[in-house]
Amino acid sequence: MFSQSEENYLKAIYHLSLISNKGISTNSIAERLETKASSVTDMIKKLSEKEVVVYKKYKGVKLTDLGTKIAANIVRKHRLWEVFLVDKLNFSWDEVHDVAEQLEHIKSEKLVDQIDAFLGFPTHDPHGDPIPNKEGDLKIVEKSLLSTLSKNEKGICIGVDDSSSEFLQFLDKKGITLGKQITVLEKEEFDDSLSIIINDKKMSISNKIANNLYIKKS
Amino acid sequence: MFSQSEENYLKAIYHLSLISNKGISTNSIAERLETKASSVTDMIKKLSEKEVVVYKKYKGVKLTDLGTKIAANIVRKHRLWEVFLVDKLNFSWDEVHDVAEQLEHIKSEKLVDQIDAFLGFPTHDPHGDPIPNKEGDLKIVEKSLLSTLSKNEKGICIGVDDSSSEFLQFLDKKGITLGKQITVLEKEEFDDSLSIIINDKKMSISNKIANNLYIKKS
DNA sequence: AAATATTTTTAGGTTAGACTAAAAATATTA
DNA sequence: TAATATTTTTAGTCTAACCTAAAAATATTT
Ligand SMILES: [Mn+2]
Ligand SMILES: [Mn+2]
Ligand SMILES: [Mn+2]
Ligand SMILES: [Mn+2]
Repeated sequence: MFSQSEENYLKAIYHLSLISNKGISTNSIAERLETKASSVTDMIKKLSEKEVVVYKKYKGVKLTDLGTKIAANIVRKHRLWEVFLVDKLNFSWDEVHDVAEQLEHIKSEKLVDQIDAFLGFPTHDPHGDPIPNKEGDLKIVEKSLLSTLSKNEKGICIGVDDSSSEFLQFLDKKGITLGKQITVLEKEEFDDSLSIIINDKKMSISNKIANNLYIKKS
Repeated sequence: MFSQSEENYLKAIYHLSLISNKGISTNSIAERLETKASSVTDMIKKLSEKEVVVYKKYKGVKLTDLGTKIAANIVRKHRLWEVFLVDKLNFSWDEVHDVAEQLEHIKSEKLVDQIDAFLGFPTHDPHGDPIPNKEGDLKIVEKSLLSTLSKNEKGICIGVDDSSSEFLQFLDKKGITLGKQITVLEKEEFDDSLSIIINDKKMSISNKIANNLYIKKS
């Protein structure tokens, strides 16, 4: 059995591994968990003892198959709970993350299975992130940052990179939600801002926004 | 903010206070939480610092108004989650307690309010225990142990004292569930066992069972 | 009221998980 | 390559929440 803290470390390493697939550095874990590198080293040793990570001093850390499965299961729970909160309890997508951070640690396999069924076996969470299946696998969907689209390309908004409540609320205000079609009308050389059409309305989008919005090209 | 452990102590004291209304003894808390008396003394001092209990050395402990409110809120969450598990996720009444022990510590006022509404503002949990309202009040319902009924008295089964899964499963097997009518046909002097009618069927009930089943006389 | 038993507190330890500061290893730059 | 910078580890503390053993207070018997 893993403590809440151990689970958070596993999850952090899991997320960092999706980008780099090299050994995950002590510092990057520390930064993600808002803790100190020395604390990370301590914990890594413990996780290594428990055979959920492989650790070589100064060389970073990697999840074992077991570690990956455990981490994916926590992410699965996190995302299922987020769907539950939005679909069943009228939370908005910018309110769910902190509660899901707590709920993801509840230990009950039956609970997860039943929530999954109750929600109709959702494949994605409210932020467009895929929900791992019981075995821990998740299918990667082809997605591009809005900022990478060229003039006259279009696609469907399918996810966010930054899912802070500030960003999500900003998107709400602009009428940008998942599933909406976006067409790029113009790309400004000067500041990399975009002129787009969404909801049959033309609007200007800064590069910072376009760098945090995922599009499925169509 | 209170830690999980602090919350468990408050809840234990709250439950013990419903019976005795005198100072709650160190030993009784230790027994309920399956910990040692010395640990209880430590924690009591901390809770006293935080002004949720009043503590006089050797004289036991009492919840303050604040402490009572906090404890009642944890009980409220516990019981709401139990209703959720049974009503929405097809758990049976003997499976919910351990999961609710975890869920009761999730911190989100909105979550509790929404679950409450989602469940239709239930007044009782699956074991017949009343759910405190937002202010922490709960209405006490007149109830009698089955063992206190005399020959030819009858009533509705409205709760259990022991809610261990063994006992609950035993009741299931016997067809005894909340809401059922029970009529006492005979009371044996010898072993205090009862002959009762439930579901139009006559059956014999041991004193141990009759001592753990609450009836609303009718 | 003494003697005895029980309960409660105190004193002193342990462990998990954090921290700071300093040492050691690795990476970068000159 | 040598000097410098950065990253990582080690060493030593701290706190929350537990523990055991012994001392102190209270309760119960004789
Ligand atoms: Mn989230
Ligand atoms: Mn999410
Ligand atoms: Mn319960
Ligand atoms: Mn209950």
